[in-house]
Amino acid sequence: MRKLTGHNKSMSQDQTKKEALFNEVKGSLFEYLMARRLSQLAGNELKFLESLDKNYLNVLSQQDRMVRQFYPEMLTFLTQVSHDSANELVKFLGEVPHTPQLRGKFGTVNEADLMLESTKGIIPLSLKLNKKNSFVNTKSGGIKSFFVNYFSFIKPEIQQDFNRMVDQEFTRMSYELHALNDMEFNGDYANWVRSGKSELPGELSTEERGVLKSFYARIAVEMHRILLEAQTSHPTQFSASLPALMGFSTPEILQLVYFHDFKTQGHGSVSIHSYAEVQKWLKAATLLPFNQTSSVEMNLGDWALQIRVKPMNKFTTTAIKINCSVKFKQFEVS
DNA sequence: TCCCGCGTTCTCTCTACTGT
DNA sequence: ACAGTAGAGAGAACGCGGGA
Repeated sequence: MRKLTGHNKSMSQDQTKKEALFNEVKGSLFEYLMARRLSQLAGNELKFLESLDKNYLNVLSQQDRMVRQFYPEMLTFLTQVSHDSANELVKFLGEVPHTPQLRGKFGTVNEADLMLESTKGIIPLSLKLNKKNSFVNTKSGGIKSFFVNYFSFIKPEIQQDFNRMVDQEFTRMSYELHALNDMEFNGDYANWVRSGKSELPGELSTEERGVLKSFYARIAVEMHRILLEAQTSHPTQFSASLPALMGFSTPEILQLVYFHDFKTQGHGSVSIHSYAEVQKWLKAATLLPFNQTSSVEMNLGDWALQIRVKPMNKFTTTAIKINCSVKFKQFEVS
């Protein structure tokens, strides 16, 4: 770990706090600015603004004030991002969509951030703001319902067995961690916490970290086995389950990703993907051999899908999440 | 009713690898 | 030897539902 002087340390903590705060508002401001820009292009901005929920406007104006005061550059950045994104979207659709509707925090639980109307019907639009070259986070589900939720053809008993295995392995990992510290594991982490040990994975020693990682790997290898078996026995249903993991829960959805690149200070690039692009590779989906990590990877032509086991903040609970992310291998040249 | 555990979403940081 | 990057890991925030 990098050594920091007292002064630098407090600076970096402040910076981290600031970043965390603004990350929170970044997404919702992007959604709003994008919808507003689209309504401008369609010539119905006033109607759009009137359609906004009072609660939403309250939250938004608070966020706006905060950003203007503490991080004014972000507003110009996000305005640029939404203008570029809107232009690319219009180019992609070949028309200006009408009546953008925000479905943010107060809308339905769906991956679509915006609902648009076009001559081809209603288009749900999912917006992402991502660092260039990184995987795009699509879904993250709880481990204890992952197969049931995303691969509904997999028998519930398989999920149940898997859950038992997760609990067992969690207990084993807990014994190992306690043994490493000459402590006794009594079914919970009360002793652990009382002795001042951290519950965050990032604060474990190298050896402890190793124990935790092999726990994740044991889960990942079992997931790999279940998925391979599912693909072999039910190839069609297996393929049909993949788009939802990749951010396409419905065939109509469009996924717009703005990739930013702070280093070169240049404009980012906009990628727009549809269900059809993913669909054409579904039959060719291949599970890569297990690689002794905490993730299972799949190849789908131009796409890579990564299914990763990760803790939910604290590792001292059996609650683990499964993180899905995708990458489109060819970047657009602009 | 209020807390806590679980699930969800999003984006950050760190590091090991790789090509020059 | 070193810089750039891909991928692994970290973690904040919040909704929801069930149990104390």
